Amino acid sequence: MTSIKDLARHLDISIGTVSRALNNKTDVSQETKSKVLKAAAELGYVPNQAGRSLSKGKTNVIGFVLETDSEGMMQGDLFFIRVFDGMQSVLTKRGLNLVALLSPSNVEPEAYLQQIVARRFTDALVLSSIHRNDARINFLNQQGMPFATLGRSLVDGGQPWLDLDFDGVVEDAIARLTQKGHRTIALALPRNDLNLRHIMIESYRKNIAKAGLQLDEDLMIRISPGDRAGVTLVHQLINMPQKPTAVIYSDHILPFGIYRGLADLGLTPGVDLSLIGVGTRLAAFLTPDLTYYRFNLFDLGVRIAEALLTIMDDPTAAEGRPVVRESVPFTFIEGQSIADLT
Amino acid sequence: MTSIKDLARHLDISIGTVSRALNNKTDVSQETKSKVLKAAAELGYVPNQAGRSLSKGKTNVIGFVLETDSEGMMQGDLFFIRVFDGMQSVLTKRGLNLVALLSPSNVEPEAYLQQIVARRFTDALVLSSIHRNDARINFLNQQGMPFATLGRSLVDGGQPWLDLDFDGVVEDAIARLTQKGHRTIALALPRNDLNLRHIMIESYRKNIAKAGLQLDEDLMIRISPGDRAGVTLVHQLINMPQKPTAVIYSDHILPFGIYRGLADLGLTPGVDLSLIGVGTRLAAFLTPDLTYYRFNLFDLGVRIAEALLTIMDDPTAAEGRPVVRESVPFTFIEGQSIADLT
DNA sequence: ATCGAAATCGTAAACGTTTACGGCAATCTT
DNA sequence: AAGATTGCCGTAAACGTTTACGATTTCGAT
Repeated sequence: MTSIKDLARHLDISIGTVSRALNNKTDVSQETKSKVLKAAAELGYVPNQAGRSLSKGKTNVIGFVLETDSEGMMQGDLFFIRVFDGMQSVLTKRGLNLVALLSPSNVEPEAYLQQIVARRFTDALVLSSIHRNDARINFLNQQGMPFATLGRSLVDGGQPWLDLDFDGVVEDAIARLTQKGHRTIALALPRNDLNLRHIMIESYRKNIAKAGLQLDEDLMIRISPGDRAGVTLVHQLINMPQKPTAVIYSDHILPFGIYRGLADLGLTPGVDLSLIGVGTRLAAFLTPDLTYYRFNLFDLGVRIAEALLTIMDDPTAAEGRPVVRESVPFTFIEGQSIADLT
Repeated sequence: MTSIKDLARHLDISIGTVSRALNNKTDVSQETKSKVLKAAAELGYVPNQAGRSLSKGKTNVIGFVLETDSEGMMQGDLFFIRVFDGMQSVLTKRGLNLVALLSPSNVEPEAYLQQIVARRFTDALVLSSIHRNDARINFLNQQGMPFATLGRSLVDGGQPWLDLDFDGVVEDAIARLTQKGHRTIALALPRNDLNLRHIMIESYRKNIAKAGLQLDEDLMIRISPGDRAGVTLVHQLINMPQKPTAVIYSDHILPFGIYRGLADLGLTPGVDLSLIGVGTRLAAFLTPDLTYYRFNLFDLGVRIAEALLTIMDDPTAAEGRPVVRESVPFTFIEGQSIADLT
């Protein structure tokens, strides 16, 4: 590998000048600048990260922290790539490297995060799978590691966050369902303890009341673990005293299980049970067509990266600083999975 | 952050001794070792990666290089997490950090790889999405970067590789199909230029001949891009002069499209068209049950990591050194997607 | 008591980069 | 023309760690 020292010797100028030339600093003539750039290209010089990190105290690496749940994170799988790509598209322009980090399944996520922070492996982090009381937020704050979160939490770390508008999903879903005559609407809740679950519960309570319906706590069902969650859910719903006519969910895999569960009983989605929830492109494969909400995940990545950059550029951490905190909107995809009961 | 210097001052011993104590070297008494360890724990000392990298010339980081195809890599999505987890489970035991790297969609994968290698961001790499003539292999070899590949290539870099046994999948599938009386068997090929496609073609040719069937090149169909690949494929198959009774594939999403395409035409999988190929747990949601092959991806990650470690531990790159090069076996999952025509 | 070996530790250089500081020459000011 | 300014560059310290080398002490053996 050719180092800056080799470059300096080759050009017979000092190391300092080479460094300034490469970084396009002032205090170096235009002529030497171009000479240095030319030589650097010829010798295939690329700055060594470790050296630069040590000197600047910055690593130029941003970490995207993923969590695996006990299910092996099938849920997050399809989200990850798109968001990552979006983030990277803005970070590379700034010379920042994005890496995905995944806590080993045999290690506590908090312990893993501590390692990363302590060795100063990254300049900043983006956290996903945010919990209602996420201990990581305060931890990162007190460690002085800039970060943003995909999802909001009850604990406020002053960090920028972006959230998928699940609140709006539930609201819109209940509105659509009640308009089509549904009166007994179930809510399928994620099994893990993400804040998402509480957001859905609150939105459900609010909008059920708003629709003038009677709130039945039993209609909020936490889906069971495992691949057969959807199938199990169908059996649960079918056997309830007052059978729900519709179910709202946030898990994009769940409808596959529900379709399967219904098929096993000779029932038809959109007729015997209505479904609406969050979906990905996978939804296009269901018959009859699934009615669902979808999010622009690439855009989500772009925006969270931009939000992260603003707080990194302004390390003063001004108290009153406006910080990005938004729910990104969904788009509604019309299908045939909702029965019209009117 | 507390550095090794702080530790040394706090204990009133030299920096060098502290370092040797922390790294459990000889030449330091058991007594000071424990004193240092204790103080390190108290002060929350964690070695700085940049400093260590600079000194040792090693980063302790292993990169898992993912490729996105034009489809946004839905194909690889579900594979990624499991393999990553498997790799990490063995690498963390060695104090190595695993990160996932994804070339930006607006940057050439080769250029991205060059950056990573040139700045010595990682100690070693694992490449996925291997092409038939993968230029990255020779590049990494000449750069002296240790690596392993998930998938084999025509170009031999002497690196360890692990491959899903697609050859065996096609062989087994043809055997099962012909045993059930199928005579016109289509092969759905991946659209991208992965070596996988050629492996499937070769296995198909060989085993069609072995079964005493007439080879019809038209039966090897490259699936179209986009989400509706399966649907399109059904239409292609239906409209062929001699309609295939079965189709073999390697894309775990494809059967969803095929089921959908058949449903749209009022046809039934396993009756009007038989399917068999590679599947993931998603397959469990299809009705009627899909007949498929599945791989243990966590185990794949474990084994590729172990293979990588062996060549990293033995940097002499002995010519005759035995190197891991295996196809990992599949397990067969019986379903109802194959019609018995006998 | 002397010698050699072993155990233990400190010193300092090295890894590759950035940057504050000072020096020098050329140019500008009056 | 003297002084002030500017442009350009070299020097050297600093970042945090590892490690070769040498120095000192201890200990057992003769």
